[in-house]
Parts: sequence; C-alpha cells; structure tokens
Amino acid sequence: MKEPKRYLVTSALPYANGPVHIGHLAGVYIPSDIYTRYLRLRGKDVISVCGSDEHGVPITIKAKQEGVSPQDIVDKYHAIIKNAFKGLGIDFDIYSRTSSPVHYQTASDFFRTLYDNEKFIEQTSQQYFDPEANQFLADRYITGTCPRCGNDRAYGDQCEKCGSTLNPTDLIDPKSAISGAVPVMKETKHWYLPLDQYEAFLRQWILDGHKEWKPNVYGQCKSWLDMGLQPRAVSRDLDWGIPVPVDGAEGKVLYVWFDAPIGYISATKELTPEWEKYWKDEETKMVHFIGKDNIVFHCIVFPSMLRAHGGYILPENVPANEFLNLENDKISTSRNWAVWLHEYLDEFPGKEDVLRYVLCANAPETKDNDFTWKDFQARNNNELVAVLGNFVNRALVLIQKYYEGVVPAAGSLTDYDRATLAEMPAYRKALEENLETYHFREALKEAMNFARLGNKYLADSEPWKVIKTDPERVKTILNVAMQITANIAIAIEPFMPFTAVKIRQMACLDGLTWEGLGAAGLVPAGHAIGTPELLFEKIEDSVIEAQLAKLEATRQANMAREVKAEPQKPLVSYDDFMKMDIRVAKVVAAEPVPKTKKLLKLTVDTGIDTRVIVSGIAEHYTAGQMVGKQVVVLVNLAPRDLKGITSEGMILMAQDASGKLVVVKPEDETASGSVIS
RNA sequence: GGCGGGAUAGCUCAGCUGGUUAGAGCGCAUGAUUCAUAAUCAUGAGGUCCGGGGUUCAAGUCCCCGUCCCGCUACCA
Repeated sequence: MKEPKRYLVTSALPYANGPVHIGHLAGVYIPSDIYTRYLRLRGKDVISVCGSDEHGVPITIKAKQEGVSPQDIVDKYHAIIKNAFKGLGIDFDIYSRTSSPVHYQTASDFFRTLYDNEKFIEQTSQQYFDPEANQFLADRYITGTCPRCGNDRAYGDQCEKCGSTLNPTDLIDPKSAISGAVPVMKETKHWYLPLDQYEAFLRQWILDGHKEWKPNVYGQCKSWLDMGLQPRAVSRDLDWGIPVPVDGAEGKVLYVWFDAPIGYISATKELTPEWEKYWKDEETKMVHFIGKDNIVFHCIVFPSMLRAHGGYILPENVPANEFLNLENDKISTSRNWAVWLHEYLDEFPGKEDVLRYVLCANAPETKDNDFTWKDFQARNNNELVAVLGNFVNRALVLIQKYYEGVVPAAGSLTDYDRATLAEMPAYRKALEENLETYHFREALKEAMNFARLGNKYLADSEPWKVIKTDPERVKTILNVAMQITANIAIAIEPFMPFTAVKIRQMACLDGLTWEGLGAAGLVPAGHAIGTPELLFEKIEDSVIEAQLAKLEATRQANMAREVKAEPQKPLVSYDDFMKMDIRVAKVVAAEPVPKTKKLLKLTVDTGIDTRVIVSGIAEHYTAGQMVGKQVVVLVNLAPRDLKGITSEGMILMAQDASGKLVVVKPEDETASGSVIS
C-alpha cells in the first residue's frame, strides 16, 4: 500500500463479563495505543475505536448467577473497563458498547443487507427447547450430568470439572438452567454465512497478498484455509442480543461473533459523521489489534462478512500477539489468576507508565511470555529509574545548580559533541521503522537509547569537574544535555505519555513535535526550566512481596476449592442402585484407537462374555498397562458408538480434582463376572 | 491424531532472502566516577544457537527425523 490517506485502528472489543487484566493490555491495548499515539504525533489522520462486547450467552449466565439482569452486568463491567483504560492512558477516540442504539441499527442493517442479497443459507435443526420458559436453550443454558466424570453440574457445551467438550444431547438427565424443566427437542431455523464460498478470495487475499503478516497470524490463517471452511451460524435462540431483523425470527438474535466486529463500524459511526471515509475508501489503512485467540474472526470471518456486504475495505494488517502468563501460570479470570488493571491503578497511583513500560518491554510478540513481579520491579528500578529518570534528573539538576535553571548557550561543539548529537537521527529512524512494522518491544528499546546516550555523554564530559577549570565549556555540555532531554520527551511519548508530559512541564517545554525528533536545536539558549522532580521512584521489595502474597492467597483459595469434595448427589432408592449391573472383569486385550488422543479400545472378559469397551483413558494408561488388569465395569450401560467402534459398558474410574484418572479394581484377584453390590 | 507458532548467553529477546571471531538490554564480576533516586560510565566472564541426520565451499538460518512448550482442530461415556 502506498502512503495511506488515513488510518483506522481497531482494538479487540473486551467482553463485558469481567474487568481487563494485564494479559489484555500486553496483547492488544498497549500496542494499539502506542501505534495510534505514534500516528497522531506524526500528524496522520487516524482514529482509534474500541468498545465493550456486551452480548452472548456467558453474560446472561453470569447475570442469572448474580440474580441481576444482563444489562446490569454489562453496565457494571463497561464502566470498570472504560475507566480503567482511561486511567492507563489508553486513548481511544471512542470507547463505545454493543448495546448502544447506533450499534443495534448498524448490525441490523448489516444483517439485513446480507439477507436481502441472499448471502446467507437457511437451515433448520433440532435443538433443546424449554417448554416452561417457552424458549430455545443455548448450549450453556442446559445443565446435566457429565457422561464422562459424573459431575452433575456440567453445561451443554462443556463440563468445567473434567474439561470435556460436550454436546447438549450428551448430558445425562438434562435440565433447563432457566426453569429447571426437562427440555424437549424442537425444530429451529438459523442463518449461516457460507464461509466456504469465500475460500478462494481469502486464499488470494491473505496467502498471496499478505505474506508480510506475522508468522503466527499467517500460519493460523493458512491452517484454517487448508482445513476447508464450513458455513457458520450467524443467529442464535436467545433473548439477549440484537434481534434478527427478519419476519418470523422471534426469539432469535445475532450470534455474538457476528455482531461484535460490526461494533467497530458502529463505534466509528458514533464518533464521526464522516465514518464512511474510514470504512469505505481504499486509501484508508485499517489495522486490527487482537490477541491470538481472535485471529480466525478477524482474518477469516469478518473479512468474509465485509466482502459479502460489499463496499467495505479490508484490514491491511492484523498484528495479533500471543498470550501473557502471570508468574508461570496461565492468566485466568475464573481462577482470579490475574493482575487486574483497575486494581493496579488503585494500588500503584502515579505508576501508569511503569506498567505500560513493562508490558511493552515484555510483550508476547512472538511467543507466550511471562509477567513476574520481580521482573516488574527490576525493569522499574534498573531501567526506568536508573537510566531514564536518572538522566533527565541529572541534566536538569545540573542546569538548575550552575545556571539557576536557565539553559546556557552552546559554544563551539567538539567532535565528541557532534558525534553524540549525530546518533539521534539514527535512533529516530530505527524507532520509526520498528513502530511501523509493529515491533513495539524493539521500538521501546530505541526510545530508551536516547537516555542511554545522555548518561554516557554526561559521564564522558564530566561537567561537574570541568566547571572548576573551564566554566565556558560546561555551558556547551549542558546545552547538549538539554537537547537530549527534549528528544527523550518526544521519543517516549507513544509509550509513556504521562512521563512525556511530566518532562515537558518540568522543563517548561512547549511546542515539541515529532518532526523535531533527532534534532539538536530543540531548546533555545535562555530558556528557563522549572524545578526538577523525580520521574520514577524505586519500588521496594516489600511492595513486590505484597503482590506475591496476594497471588499466593489466590492460589491457596483455588486449591482449597479444588480439594473440597463434590457435594453429595440426591438420594437414590435401593432399587435404583440395583438397576446397575456392575461386574469385575479382566482386560484381555488393549489397543489405542487410531486418530485419537484419549481413547483406548479394550477387550474385556466380563464372565458373561467377551466384549469391547472404548474408554477415554489413553492419557493416563498405556495399552500395555491395561492388559491383564482386573477392572470394574458397568455392564448394562446402553452401548454407544465411538469412532466407529461400539462400546458396550463403562470402566469405572476414580478422578481427582486435577482430572487424573485411576482404575478402580478389586483388592484381591477375583473371578471375572463377580457381581458388585 | 491433523495443523499452526515457538525453542539462541542466568533472565527477556534481535538475528532479513545461508557468508568474516552469533548480538542487545537486564543480571553477574572487575575497575573508574560522584552531578544524579548507591544512580552512572568502561571492561570482562557467560552460548554443542533443543537433539540427531542431510544438502552446501559455507547452516542459528535450507531439507528430513525426533523431543519439549503454547494455541487451533478432531476425539472424549
């Protein structure tokens, strides 16, 4: 793309069922903010849009759990998220939300256009329906007993205890989470976007046209395209969301992944009446900042939607980051294993830039990275305090001390002065190149080089010594030091806007622009600076220990929760129990089921017969370990086909909280067929 | 099981289409310095570039076979 006329930067819409944590920041919002601020500083026409993603089933479930309405949930988290972003200086031009009226209208119109132009296919299918509540049930709205681990609070899409992915029809004894009624199967109609029809276009656009995309993004797209695309449903039976704008679609809403990316468009509409030039003019460069979990939506699905609609531009790049871990463990909202932005802002007032710095310096640009509090402390103390804060402080203090705060005029420059100043344009070039190619870690390092240069210059020039022998020379030295300081204020602005402002205020520097970066004459002789203050302060061990203790408390709480045994299930009668025919059996043969990770095909002698049982234990036992072992089998369980093999019965296993499976077997070898009661 | 990404100094990472003694920041050691938040500056020690084969005059870089980590996907009674 030749020099674009304008830029449109989007940042993944945070899902409004929880606050934002450092993983979101490092992956998406800090990079997008740095990029946007940089473009603004270059005087580009750029807008940055974001907003809360407020629809979808998890929000309705959370609302149910807390006994409030979905609107209450999204109002709560929208406010927290929006404030937290503002607190960290994540400077969107608009932070909207998908429950806004403009978005309803935009998403409806978008759907309607595709519908009218016959871009969808309609399909009917059988789905669970709650006769009492009179509505279809999303997968998450059906609870029942997990067929695998026996957890009686499994959801229709997943058992959270054993991690199994389920279909609603898999659940034993399914119940509606809304009314508790037993759901019935009923026919329902949905609309699908036939992604397969866009495969050729996507191949050409991405695989041929965007080889410059990051390896993780490009590779993931190629993987999907090579697997072959399937039609995807764009509607759901749910009462929370944007109604499908078609006659006879009562009780149906747009599927959340369909309406969420349209949120970028709606936000732009809310921001400016000129929104169309950002979305429909080929000379606009659109960039999506996202995490790696969103690659397929932003590179495959959303572009297909835009293409189906017609008239819209496509993203020029999608610089997705990997994930950030916290203290060697995966960040998890449900396990409360996170550093929450709103809490950080409370606990570390005035240290917004420290977090911005650390998360950028340690951003997961090429692979998953780890955030540790020790690293946070080290980067603050050894880099921000020692290098950046220290240089600015010593330069300003010296000017204050020797010249009462008035920048002295430079005399004739020595070769060394010139060589030092000549470094700066090269730093600028490297900084810009890295920013424009989304290498923010590297770019930050370049920005810090200005401060390193300053420290070296002062150490080599030794004004505190020279002042005794050649006071005239010191004027030149401190003039040069002041020029470097002004350059720092410009260079760090995209990364650390608060600090940049502090330097400007402290040194009374107005009118610095990016165009001046690298130049030597930014501050005229005679300019009066203010009183130097420290930009950063050291972070003591005790502060870090407190944060680690907080995490340790979370870990303990999580463990206590896991160790706690499941509550007892409802009572059953003796007759119920006697319906189950449980026998001792012996494994006579075992082999892994091809093309599966968890399945073993076991041939067992039940005493009654020799039969085949397929069991999901391959991650815990090898085939060899199972042969000859006595096991306990529920023999009158209805048969079921697994991977084309009919499984007749279930091997009883014990499972601990971590999901580890252990075979249950008789204490002493017993005859096969022995009845257990 | 299929696919994608990653593996380079103690830590976090650069290393473009293969080409002189593999680099940076932090940490560490030694020395210098004292304007500065014991901050700074210089020098140095640290690397079978995950393992094993191969192509080549030449491989961290290309090919093949493995191992480990992350993700997507299938499967999960």
